[in-house]
Amino acid sequence: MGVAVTKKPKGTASRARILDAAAALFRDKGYAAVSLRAIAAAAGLQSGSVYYHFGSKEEIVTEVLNLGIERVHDQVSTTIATLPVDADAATLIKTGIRNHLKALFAFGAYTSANVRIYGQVPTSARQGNLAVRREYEGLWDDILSRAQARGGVQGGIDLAAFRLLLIGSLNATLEWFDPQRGRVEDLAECYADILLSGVLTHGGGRQ
Amino acid sequence: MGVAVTKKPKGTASRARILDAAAALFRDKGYAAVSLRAIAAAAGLQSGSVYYHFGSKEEIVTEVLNLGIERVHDQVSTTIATLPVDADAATLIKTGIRNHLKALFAFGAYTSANVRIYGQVPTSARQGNLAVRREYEGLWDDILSRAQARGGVQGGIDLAAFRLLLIGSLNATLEWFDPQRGRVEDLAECYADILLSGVLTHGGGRQ
DNA sequence: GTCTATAGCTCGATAGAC
DNA sequence: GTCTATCGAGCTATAGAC
Repeated sequence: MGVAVTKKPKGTASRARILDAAAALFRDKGYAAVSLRAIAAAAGLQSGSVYYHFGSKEEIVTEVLNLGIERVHDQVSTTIATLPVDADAATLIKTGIRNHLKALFAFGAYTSANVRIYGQVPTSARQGNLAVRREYEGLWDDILSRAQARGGVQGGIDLAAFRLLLIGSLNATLEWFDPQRGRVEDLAECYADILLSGVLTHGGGRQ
Repeated sequence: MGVAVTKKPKGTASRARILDAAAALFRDKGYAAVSLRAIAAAAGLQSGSVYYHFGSKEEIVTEVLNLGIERVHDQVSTTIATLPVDADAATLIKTGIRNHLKALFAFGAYTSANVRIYGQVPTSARQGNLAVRREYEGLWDDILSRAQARGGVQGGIDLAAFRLLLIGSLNATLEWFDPQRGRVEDLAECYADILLSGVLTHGGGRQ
């Protein structure tokens, strides 16, 4: 679970353990309920030692928030890039859904922490996360407008609203889906089917 | 905004103000970050006075959580009950979506607080909210199985998964939709269209 | 029903030894 | 790079006056 490993020489082992511990605790208890002493203990350190690696609790949470989105962004953009240039709308969107969900559960502590605590961290930490958020939204806007340009998405669909519906419903799976009890691929298939084709029988559709 | 008013003689004006203040603060900052002093101040009281009305901070948050769900449950079940007994699948689901969203934003402080802080309140408060949560899930299961029994919902759809997708995507609108800048009815129409019929053009559907 | 005052605790952050 | 020790602040909850 050493999720926070990067190539930057900056990253000592303790630093990564602090981030991993903080992400898991923030996910479980929220931002304010987690003390620096608790983070330090979970990382195997005394509280004073944490300040060698980070300037403040706020600095830790900012990095946790950013890693949570960057992991998902990388996974989705990488897999979309491997698709043939003429991939159809369903393939594009399905690939995005499957890999968003895969990354969500593969880096669960960071991604869950992001979804759960973003609204309650100090303003500066929220602002420090805005850029990567917008970048990820932009990635999805590209995917969806490519799908619509292929002619596979109905012209009347509001793509921004669909993106919000889609990402909102995918992120909400963090609250109930247990990857130990079901395959993420199956979840992705089920969600993609509903989002792409709806739930109505084919006669009773659009009114 | 006196949302917490009930008919119970128990409800003094101060008690309702405490609940309203607590709901708004919990929504904005999370559970642990909100002090009893802050709740008291927002309700126009000193912190000691709060303990005349509630035994603890935990007791306050439990009531906020329950009110958040009960308001939505009441709105949805009442409006579903006014439909003709032979209402079709699209009407049933659309009515549920519209009224869930309406209640979400009409009682915004309580419903947002519930969605945001449920995962981080003390265990006993979470357990005190479980019964009303399950009841609301049951209401939706009834709506969806009625719709499927009418023949309007595809047989292959996993109704439990659809309910989680649907409620997850609706609740996520609390994070971005501003009822001052758009009509909730329009949002409901847009979401219902996508969830009922999907986004693909009619040729490129199910594979 | 609301007030003031405070006990007992935990918090984020710092200082300085090793 | 990690430790111990601690400062000052803020927290929940209680006690007792009015």
